[in-house]
Amino acid sequence: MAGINKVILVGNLGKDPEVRHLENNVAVATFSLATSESYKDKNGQRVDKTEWHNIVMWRGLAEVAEKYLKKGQMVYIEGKIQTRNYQDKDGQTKYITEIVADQMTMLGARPEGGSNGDNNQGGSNYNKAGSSAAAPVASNAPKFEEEPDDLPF
Amino acid sequence: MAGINKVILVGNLGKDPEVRHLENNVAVATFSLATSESYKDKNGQRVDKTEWHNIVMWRGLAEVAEKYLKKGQMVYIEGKIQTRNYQDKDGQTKYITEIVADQMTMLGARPEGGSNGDNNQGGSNYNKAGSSAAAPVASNAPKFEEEPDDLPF
Amino acid sequence: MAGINKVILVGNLGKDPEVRHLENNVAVATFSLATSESYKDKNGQRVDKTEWHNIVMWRGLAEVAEKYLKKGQMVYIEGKIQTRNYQDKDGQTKYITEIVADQMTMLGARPEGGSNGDNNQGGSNYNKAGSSAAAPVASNAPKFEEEPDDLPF
Amino acid sequence: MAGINKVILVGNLGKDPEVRHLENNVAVATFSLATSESYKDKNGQRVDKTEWHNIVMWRGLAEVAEKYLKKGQMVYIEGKIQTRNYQDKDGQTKYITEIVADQMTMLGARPEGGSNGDNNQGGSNYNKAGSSAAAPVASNAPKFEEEPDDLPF
DNA sequence: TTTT
DNA sequence: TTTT
Repeated sequence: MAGINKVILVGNLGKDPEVRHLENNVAVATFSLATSESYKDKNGQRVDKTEWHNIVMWRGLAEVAEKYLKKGQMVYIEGKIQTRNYQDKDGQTKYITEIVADQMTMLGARPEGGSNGDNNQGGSNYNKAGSSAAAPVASNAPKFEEEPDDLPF
Repeated sequence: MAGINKVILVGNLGKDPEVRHLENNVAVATFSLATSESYKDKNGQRVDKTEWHNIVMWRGLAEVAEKYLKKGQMVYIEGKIQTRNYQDKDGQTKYITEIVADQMTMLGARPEGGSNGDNNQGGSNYNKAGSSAAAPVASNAPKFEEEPDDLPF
Repeated sequence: MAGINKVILVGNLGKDPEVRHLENNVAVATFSLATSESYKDKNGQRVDKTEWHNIVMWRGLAEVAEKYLKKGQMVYIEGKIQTRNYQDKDGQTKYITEIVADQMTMLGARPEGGSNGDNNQGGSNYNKAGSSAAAPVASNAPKFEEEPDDLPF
Repeated sequence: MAGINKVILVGNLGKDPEVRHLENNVAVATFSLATSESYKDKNGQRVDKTEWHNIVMWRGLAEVAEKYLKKGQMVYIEGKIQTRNYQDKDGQTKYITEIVADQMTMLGARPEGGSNGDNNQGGSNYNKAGSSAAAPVASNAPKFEEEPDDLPF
């Protein structure tokens, strides 16, 4: 019964997150994340290969994504792999594998300007965002510090 | 260009691995791995949820899988997520997400008997396997020890 | 400001955990964990090497450790590296590096007999423990399930 | 005997790496890496906490460090925890815990200017470095691509 | 669809 | 000793 299902990704958002708010007020953010890898093939040619991941964030993490994540942003993501199936419009069963994130940290410079078609007057606003969002964010985290000052060991 | 795509799983094999040897003598092993999770739902009911992962191993790691891995065995696996597409028999494009393993460690007791329909007289043989397979195995690893005896720092 | 500090260990407890309860009713568990590695040296000799880690658990996780973890038990642990310093009895500054765990999963068979010198009258008790402790345990986790039934994407 | 000892860090170099070349021509690089964490304490005050890690790299990875890593650079590092002891000048046994890296990826912008006291005429040179160093680098990796073109499954 |  |  014991099991571990853990994914660690560092990559860039392909687009701004899509965020929905369910009836019960729960937020869900989805976006795709590119992890690029560069290696030499058998002929010594450098090859770039990009893998795209479907990321899903819930609740607080989704709200952080909505506020701070933009197309191009580099992030560290931790989560688990999950495969769902659904019926497509032709009644065919389709499978989709997603990474349900439970931790996210913004890395590196934020992308300039934000997404295409975005009026984004919020540039200055955006800077405020960036400065506070550098801390890791966990999905359900009552993040007070755990350790008392005096260690008894 | 920078990217990290890392998966860490601890789970049990759903079946014995299927191993194929390509023309160029390269071995490929595939199997599915269950990672089980147990949590309490909103009503306080304990729920068990199992996620199945498609594992792919290449070359040396595939050969180790062929020799030592059996249905039920608990393993630690490290690798990366990869999504391929192919045309199914109706010409439909299908996507499949797999974990391409690059490290594997056998954990815990070996399953008894091996797979169903297996004549498996090799019980004693199996013990030899188990005892040596406890070390981690990497896919292309020239595993000599790296560190000289005298550390200059 | 961005940073990731993550440790993943699978190993066996060297002893039963030591658990203390601070004045403020906070529990702290400490124990050492062995992670063993087996490799071939330059002469092709198999060498076993064991690394010992100082594990620290707080609050709920410490209480789980107190109840369920025993010398010899195999566990998966996730946490972060932390180095503290303190003055030893001679006034010398000493440094100690510890793994502050935030997730733990019991793996494999529970050890027989329990701790040293223990004749283990608690065997039956112990089985109850083992059966429920197979789920992962997180340090501050309000572990209700996050996902609503209808996925809007 | 089975064990996993894995560390994943994302942080910034506190100084340029120190690199030594042993008699047998093996390179060793050492540096300290800061992983910073930002959280709210019980009073709601934002607190920044930095953990310093002693990183050790061997052989090819050390040579990459020597060429490309500079004070301030953000890197992803994967490796294992190792504790050594040695006698200090007073004959006291001291323990030091280090992270022996086996993978490294440079993340984000390279720091400007390079190391302290360095007037860094090598700026353009540096750019060449940065552009090729974005790929992940493993310690003993014969990095040819593993997968043949036709997948038999 | 990202990034360097 | 780093970074934002």
